[in-house]
Formats: sequence, C-alpha cells, structure tokens
Amino acid sequence: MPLNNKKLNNYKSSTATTEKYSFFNDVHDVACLIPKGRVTSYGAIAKYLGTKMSARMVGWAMNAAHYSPKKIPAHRVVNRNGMLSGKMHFKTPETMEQLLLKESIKVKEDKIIDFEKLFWDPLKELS
DNA sequence: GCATTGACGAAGG
DNA sequence: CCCTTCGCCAATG
Repeated sequence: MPLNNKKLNNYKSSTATTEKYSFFNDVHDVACLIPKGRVTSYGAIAKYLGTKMSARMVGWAMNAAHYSPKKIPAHRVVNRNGMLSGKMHFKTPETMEQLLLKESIKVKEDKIIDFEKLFWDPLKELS
C-alpha cells in the first residue's frame, strides 16, 4: 500500500474532482483497512499518516469520503473518546450506530462500549 | 484574499 | 473533573 511514511506537508493541493489527494486518499485507504468489528480514531489515522496534529483533516477527509464513489467504512472511525461524533453526517443519525451494531460493536449513549478493547491502531497493526 | 468553520485532540485553568 | 483555548489545515463564504 502506498501509505508508508509519506510526508503530507507538501502534498499537491489539487481539486477533489480531478486529481487525487494524497491525504484524503490515504485516509480512505486506512479506513478501508480497518478490520470488521474494530474501530479507530481520527487522531490515530492522522498520526499514522504523519500529520498527528491534524486530526481535523481526517474528519474532513471522511466528509469527502462520503462524497466519494468508493465505499468507506467511516462508521469505524470515531473520536478519541469512542463517541460517534460523526453520526449526524450519515444518511440518518442512526445509520452509523446501526452499522456498528451489525459488526457486533455495542454502542450506548453514542459511545462505543469497550472502545479501548476494540481500538485498532494503524501504527501498531500495520506499521 | 481575509475570516470563519469543522466527523479532532492536547494542554491549561 | 469540566470548560476554554489553541493548533492544524483545507474548504467555503
């Protein structure tokens, strides 16, 4: 996979529709690599990509992912608290929770139960 | 082209 | 322990 340790500091800022963002593309790839039944955080992905401080961009990438034809399991990505902060960005607010539930991930009060146990760190798992 | 806004996160009060 | 501030950076007004 083209993820390696590429620095995203100077990735070409191109147009979403025409060229591929290295950043968004990588985020999408990582998201697709998340095993079923596991979850990760925006920060973990950002860290893996080298932009640890820019977790917000990961969230933004997810937003772009939604708009992408590719299917991104964005429901497996939550914030560092394990809360479904992005549920409102799905078709319906309950979609994210339903998808997680289908993967045996229990959610209560918008929070993933045993989040630490289900947490999947790309840095640790992929390297 | 400056100002505002995020599906975040760490640090400070 | 809860709340506020700040940093990060692309997209949008």
